[in-house]
Formats: sequence, C-alpha cells, structure tokens
Amino acid sequence: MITIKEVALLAGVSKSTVSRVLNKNDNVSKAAREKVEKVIFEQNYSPSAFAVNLSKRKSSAIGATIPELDNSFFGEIMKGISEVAEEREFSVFCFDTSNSAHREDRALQMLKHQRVSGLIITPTSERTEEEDARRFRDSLNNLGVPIVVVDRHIDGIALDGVYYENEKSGYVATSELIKAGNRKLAIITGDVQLRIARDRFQGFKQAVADAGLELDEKFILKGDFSIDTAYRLTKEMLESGDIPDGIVTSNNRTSMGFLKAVREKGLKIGKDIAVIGIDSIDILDILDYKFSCVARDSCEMGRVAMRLILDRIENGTSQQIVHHVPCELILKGSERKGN
Amino acid sequence: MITIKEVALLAGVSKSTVSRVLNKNDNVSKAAREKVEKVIFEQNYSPSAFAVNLSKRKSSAIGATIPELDNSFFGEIMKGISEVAEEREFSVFCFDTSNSAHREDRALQMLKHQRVSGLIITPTSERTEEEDARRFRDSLNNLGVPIVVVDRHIDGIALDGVYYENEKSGYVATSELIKAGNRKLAIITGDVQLRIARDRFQGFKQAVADAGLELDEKFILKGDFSIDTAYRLTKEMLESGDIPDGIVTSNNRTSMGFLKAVREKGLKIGKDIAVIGIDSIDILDILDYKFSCVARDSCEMGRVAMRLILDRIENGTSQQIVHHVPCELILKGSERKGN
DNA sequence: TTGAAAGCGTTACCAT
DNA sequence: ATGGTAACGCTTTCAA
Repeated sequence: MITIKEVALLAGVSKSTVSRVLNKNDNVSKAAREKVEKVIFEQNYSPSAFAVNLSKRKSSAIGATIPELDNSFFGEIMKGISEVAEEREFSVFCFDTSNSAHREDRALQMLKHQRVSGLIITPTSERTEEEDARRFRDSLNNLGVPIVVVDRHIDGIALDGVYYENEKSGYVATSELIKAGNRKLAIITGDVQLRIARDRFQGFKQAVADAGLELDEKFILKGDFSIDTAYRLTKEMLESGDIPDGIVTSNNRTSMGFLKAVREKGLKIGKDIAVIGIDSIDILDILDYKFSCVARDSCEMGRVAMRLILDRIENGTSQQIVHHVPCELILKGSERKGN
Repeated sequence: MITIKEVALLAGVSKSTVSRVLNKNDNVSKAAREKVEKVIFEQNYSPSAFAVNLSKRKSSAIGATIPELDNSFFGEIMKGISEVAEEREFSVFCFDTSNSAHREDRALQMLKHQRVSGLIITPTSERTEEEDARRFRDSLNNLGVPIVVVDRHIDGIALDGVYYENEKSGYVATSELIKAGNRKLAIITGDVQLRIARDRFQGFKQAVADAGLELDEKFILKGDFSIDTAYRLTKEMLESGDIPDGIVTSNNRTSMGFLKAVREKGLKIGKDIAVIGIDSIDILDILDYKFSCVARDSCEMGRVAMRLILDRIENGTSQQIVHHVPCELILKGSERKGN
C-alpha cells in the first residue's frame, strides 16, 4: 500500500507538503497543491488511520455496544448512529453484547485497546450486584473518553444520555385509554428493577390519579418485559373472570405476550378489551391489525446519540446533557372498547 | 494513557521485554515476566492498537457493510459476526449502507482508510449499470484484503461467500405445497434482477416440473421483495376471481404484503388459500398465526462469514470458498387449503 | 535472557 | 511556502 513518502516523491515535494494538503492547511502554493492532489488521485492514496491516529493521539472512531442487534429496535439505533457517523467521517466499532455483562466487559476492553474517542452504550440489564455495578462504572471511567448512554440507564454515574420519554409514554397511553371511556384500568409493567419500567409505571399511576380514578391492585400485573411473562399474566387475568376495561402494555414484547393470550381466549382488542401499548410493532400495521400504541423514533435516538458524542469529542466536557426523544401517540382503535 | 515505556520503567526492564511478555514470547525469564505482568495489571495497561497495527503492518479489525440494520434479518447476521469476532479478539467496524450504492462506496473508502484486514459485505442491490458495477469491483479489489460476501451476490468477481440455499428453498416450499394437495400453484417472485430471486424462482419451477404439473403464466407474479408490490399483486390476483390453490412468497417482505392483501379480502390462509413463505416472520409465531415457511439461521450466516474471513486473514488465499446455510422447513398448517 | 535502536506512516514544530 | 526532523507507541532485529 502506497505511503505519504511515495506520494511526496511522485509529486516532487516533501512529506510535510503532502501532509499539509491532506490536512487542508493553507500554507501550500497552488502549484504544489495541484501536483499533490493529482498524485493522490492517480494513486488512489488514502492515509493510514493508524499512523494518523498515533501521530495525532486521537482516533476518528467511536465504539458502540448494543445488547441485541437482532431486535430491530436496537438495529434502528445502530442505523441512526451509522448514518451520522458517515456524514462526519467517523467509523464505528460495533459490539453486540447479547445482554451479557461479561461480553460487555470484553467489548469495553477491546474498545480501550482500540483507543476509540467515544462510546455509545446501551447497557445490558444485568448489573444487579453493587460490586459488579461498581466495577462496571470503573471500566467506563477507565476508558477516559466521552460516553453517551442510550435507552437504558446506568446508575451511580452522571453520563450524557439519550432516552425515551418513559414516564410521559405511560402517562399518555393511560390518559388516552381514559379519554376513550375506560374506567377500570390495568397495566402490565416491565421489570421494575429497571428505571425505564418504573418510569412508565409511574406515568400510568399519575394519569390514573389525575383522572380521579381508583386503582385496583390486582390490575397491576408485574411483568418483566418478556413475552412469556406477559402472556402468563394476561392469561391468568382473563381466566379470573374480572377483566379491566383497558390495559397498558409496557413494551413491545409485553404487548406480544398480551396479544397472544387475548387471541387464544378468542377475545378481540378494541372490542372486548381496550389496549394501548408502549412501543410500536411494525408488522401489526402491515397486517392491518388495529393496535394503538405510543411509539418513538429509535433511529433518531441513534442519530442524536452520535451527534451528542461528536459534540463532546470536539468541544470537550461541560455539563451533563440528557436528551429525551418524544413519544408519539398512534391511535388505531384498540384504545376503545366495543368496536 | 499509560504506555509501554512507563510499564517498562515501573517494572525495571526494557520496552523490549515488556513487548515480549505482551506477545507471549518465550524468551523472558520468569522473574521478569512476573514483574511486568504485575505492573500491567496494576496499571490496567492495554497496548495501543494504533501503535501495534502500525508496527506490525496489520490490523485486528475487519469491516462489515450491511444494507439495512433495522431489518432484523441483517441484525442477526451482524450479531453472528460480532459473536465470533469477540471470541477471536477481533473488532468490527460496522456500516449501515441503507441500500445506497453511494453510502456503500463511502464505507469502502473509510474501511480502506482504517486498513481493516478483511471485509464482510452484504451488497446493496443497486449496481445495475455495468460501469458502476465495474467501479465497484475495482474498489473491492483496491481494498486489497480478503472479502466474504453474504446473502446477496456480487457478479463478475470470484469472492468467498456465505449464501442461503436459495434454489432449494424455492424447491422445498413448492414441493411441500404440492404434497399437501395443491395443484394450481403461484409464486410472487423477488426482484428478478437479483440472483437470489431468480434462484428461488428456479426452485419453484423445478418443483412444479418434477411433479408434472402445468404452470399458468398468470400465476407468476413478478414482485421485487417489497411489501407494497406484493400487496398490490396479491390484491389484483384475488380480485381477478381466479385464485390459485397454493402460493410461494419469495421473502419475508413479500409474505407480509401477501398477508395484508389476503386479510383485507377477508380470506384466511390455510383455508381459502395455501401458502408457504421463504423466510420466517417471528412475530407471527408469537401471535400464533399459522404461517408455514422455509427458514434459515441468519445468525449462523454471520458466524460462518466471520470464521471464513478469519481463516483467509490467517491462512492467506487459496481457492474460492462458498458456504450455503441450509434451509429449514417449518410447517404450521398454512400449506394446506381447507383447514 | 536482555536491551538498544531502527522502523512503521503520519503530524507538527522549527528553520529557512 | 517549503523541507527536515523529532515524536507518537509499539515490534523486531541485532548484539551482547
């Protein structure tokens, strides 16, 4: 592979001059610049990032760790990151951590080795023990670069972040159910160990309270963001005979479990029970399955995260910045019973 | 950030010795090794990949370009790549090309700049003009590193590849429809500009021929792998009044468009019309929607691609290697009419 | 077994 | 405006 030295030789100038035109430095005569540019073009020369990074002591790459790339929600985040990265001439090292803390640790190590100049992280949901959580925070600090957290939270450390309007999403979904005439309200929560689950639940409770409605304990189904649990809880509820008017499902997996159970019982949403989910489920639209939800633009979350980290990298540190991408209400009819 | 020099200083040895323990070179006394390891551990030292790569003139990173990460099929491929990469201590630069040839070109440039030692590419489907296709092949060659193509094909250049059993998937789907008693068969093809679409179609035709059945031209619906086209074609067919017994849908998007149209017409698959799709659609299982298909393990495609490229990087070049990941028949009942 | 020094491909400073 | 040169952090060769 051709080097700057050979370019200089071919153009009849010094390495310094070549470097100057590469870096758009003004102190180059038009003649020299043109000669160099010609050679660069002809030889298809591209400087070695290794050498540049080493010399400049900074890299034009960032790292991104994502818990499950096969979940299109995270795929979209990655897509958004990639989009902005390309515009700004940054490369991104991408790691799928499979929701495993161990793999996340490994990814962090490798990113340190690569000397990335920033990290975008959607953490695994597995750092429950305090000791482990502490070590995790240490490795993050140890990286010594700007960090932007996406979607899920990392406790005990003030980091920039891009989050969904979690509480608001719960509030909006619930209010809308109420507006549509539902009085007996239920929710299948997410894993309440996680802040995003608690926040969504909080929004639910607030909306119920604001409407002056009573909350029945047995209609608070404690789920964990998994399909299976949501399915089981819904089934139990439906079989108990006491059915709420409307229900909020805390994320897309929860919605799926709920829908499965409802379907099995031969019931129909928007007729026998009202529902608004948090998160959209693309295929349902495609199949023209009327499912109302509170959605978000996850691709935009990735874009915002990437912009944020570039900002940090370029303008150094200042106050913690936290973005919230708005939630968007999409009504299809399932928010109202008796259709 | 701490360097090898400081580690050497702290351990009371030379940089050379530190380098030796880093590279697991045997010519180091036990005493020296232990001192060095202690310092490395205490200081949490990790060598700079820049410097190592520059010095060794090779990198421990590969590039991956993917057309649409928000499509979980490609997300799974990326997940598989990431999985094996981690095991083998490789980092991967990931680019979402959004199915745009331009962005793909840019990605290739950036990967050249990063001096990756290999490329895994699922090409965009946009290189129709010969001139453009040629320039594309040139940039691939210009990279000067091993390349593994995944899923889609690149014409006019012999590259290692990991593909789906396309023809077989069409054959199996069709045979199964026939076995279930369907005589009047239809297919919604993919974009026949693409080899994977032609191959699947070929499998379909072969199975029909092998069964000694007649093929009606009007039941060959020329789609393009998009939901919308499949929807339109299906709708037209259903409205024409002449409906086939069974149909093959050429990929997941095609299946969705088909299902949408069928649903709109108030028909039911497995009752009014039989269908087997190529590619699975996860959520349908979850919703317990009986949809038979011929599926594949796309995560495995990523794993195989990564193993293949590492092999190339480590063992140099030899004969072209092409892998085919097997297709798997999943019957749910929709392959038979009248249920 | 060890260390010194040259070299990897750049940038940046200092002269000119 | 231009070139020479040290430096970036590592590996590798050569001597000892």
